Amino acid sequence: MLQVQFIRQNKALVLERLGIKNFKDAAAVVEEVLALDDQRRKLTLDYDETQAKINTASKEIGKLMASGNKADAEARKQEVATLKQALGPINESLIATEKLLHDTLVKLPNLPGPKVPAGKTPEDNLEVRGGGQKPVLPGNAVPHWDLAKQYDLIDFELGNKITGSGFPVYKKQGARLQRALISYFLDFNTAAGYDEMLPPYLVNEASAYGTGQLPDKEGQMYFVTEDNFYLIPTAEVPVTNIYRDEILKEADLPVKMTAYTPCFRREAGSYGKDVRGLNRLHQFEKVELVQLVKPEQSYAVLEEMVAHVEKLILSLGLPYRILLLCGGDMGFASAQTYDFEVYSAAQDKWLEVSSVSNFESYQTNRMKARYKDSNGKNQLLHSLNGSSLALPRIMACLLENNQLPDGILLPEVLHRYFGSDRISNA
RNA sequence: GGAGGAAUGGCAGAGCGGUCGAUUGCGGCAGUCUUGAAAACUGUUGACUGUAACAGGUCCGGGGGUUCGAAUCCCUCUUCCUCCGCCA
Repeated sequence: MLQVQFIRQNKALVLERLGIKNFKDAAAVVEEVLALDDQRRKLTLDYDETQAKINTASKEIGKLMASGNKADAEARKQEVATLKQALGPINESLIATEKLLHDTLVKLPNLPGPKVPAGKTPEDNLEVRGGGQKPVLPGNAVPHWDLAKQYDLIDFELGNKITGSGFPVYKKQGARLQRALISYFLDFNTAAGYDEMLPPYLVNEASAYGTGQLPDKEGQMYFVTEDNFYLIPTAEVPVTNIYRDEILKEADLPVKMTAYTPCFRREAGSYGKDVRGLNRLHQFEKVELVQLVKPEQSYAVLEEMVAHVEKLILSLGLPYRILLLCGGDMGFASAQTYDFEVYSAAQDKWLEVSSVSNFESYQTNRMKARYKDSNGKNQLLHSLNGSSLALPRIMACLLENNQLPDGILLPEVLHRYFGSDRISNA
């Protein structure tokens, strides 16, 4: 969430930036925040002064009792009793105000960074660059769900039986290809200095709150009612929360982590379009990157992460493009986001396979993830994350773009992980 | 799942209901010494809030209670440890 102090000191800027994000009611919410903050500070002062009087009196009572001056002690006790009566209501409205302020504050999305283009829909996103060659497929080329059947790689119906739609069963060469991709991605990331992590797949409420999934997007996550755990929608949640309530030394920075996890998403309301085959699933595999860095470095690191993911996609030989998301299409917590899309040749479609974002201090403010700077002051870190990569759509493209009459040729980097240079029925 | 024990500052570890935000050691930081380092010595060293700066307020796992006053007493939750049971 945003810092109240920042809003107080930069009201005009905040309103302007919220406009770029197409956040409605910006003025009203900001005014409410400022009014509540004002009230909070007044009540705090009142509370502190009363409490200070009580503390002083209590200490005096102790001394009076010690010196045997019972009468005076009793008088002071009466005084404290009166003060405490006044304190009760003050305390109650202070707590209520703080809660209201917090609840209002979390309604505000992160401010888009300076490079973010204005706009409302995906059409307003800015294509930054692209690469790779779109393949020329033969006339009888088929989409990946047919290839999956032809080579017995994925069984969607079987997943329906075991769980429900959107939970495919990968089989044989299909299962092996998933494992190969996971291993390759992790190795690629660790070679670039990321530490490999394997976090829990279920998180508590505080963690879901820390990265911004709560209170906004609870409908998107699976929830285990018996134990109040959420199934993670991305590794970002458990991995970033490793540093919740931590204060790091400057020497520990930057923190670079990578993790493979399955991701669980309810995808409520997205039936029908674009859900065929691997395009949209309730459970999918993903390798994620997370960095925690000093504020002044976060935008440089964002570009570095984009370049890293780009290198990975290039190594797979897939045609891709990089989009700088406009204000209206960005996530709630993000300050700047690049999306990666790869071209799925048989479907003739661009599929999103990675999203790399700088959250600045929006997440770390919620999580209280800080570092001690060279002046010995604690400062909020900046958090970033990005996929490298989401597997299903990568797999869809690999299958479709590389299909041959009698097999599917895999990119060279995967050969050693997959144990063969191609998928075939041989 | 059953029976006990514990939770204090980065770590270890003290703490009769009042002067304890907390003894001490280690670690960290700064300095003295040294060509440099180590050792030794000296000083310094929690977080949040608040102020122009002081002051003030809050925090000894979380929540609640008793009391003029709680790290210290009571209730409760959570987590950890030991033993038993079960188990990949």
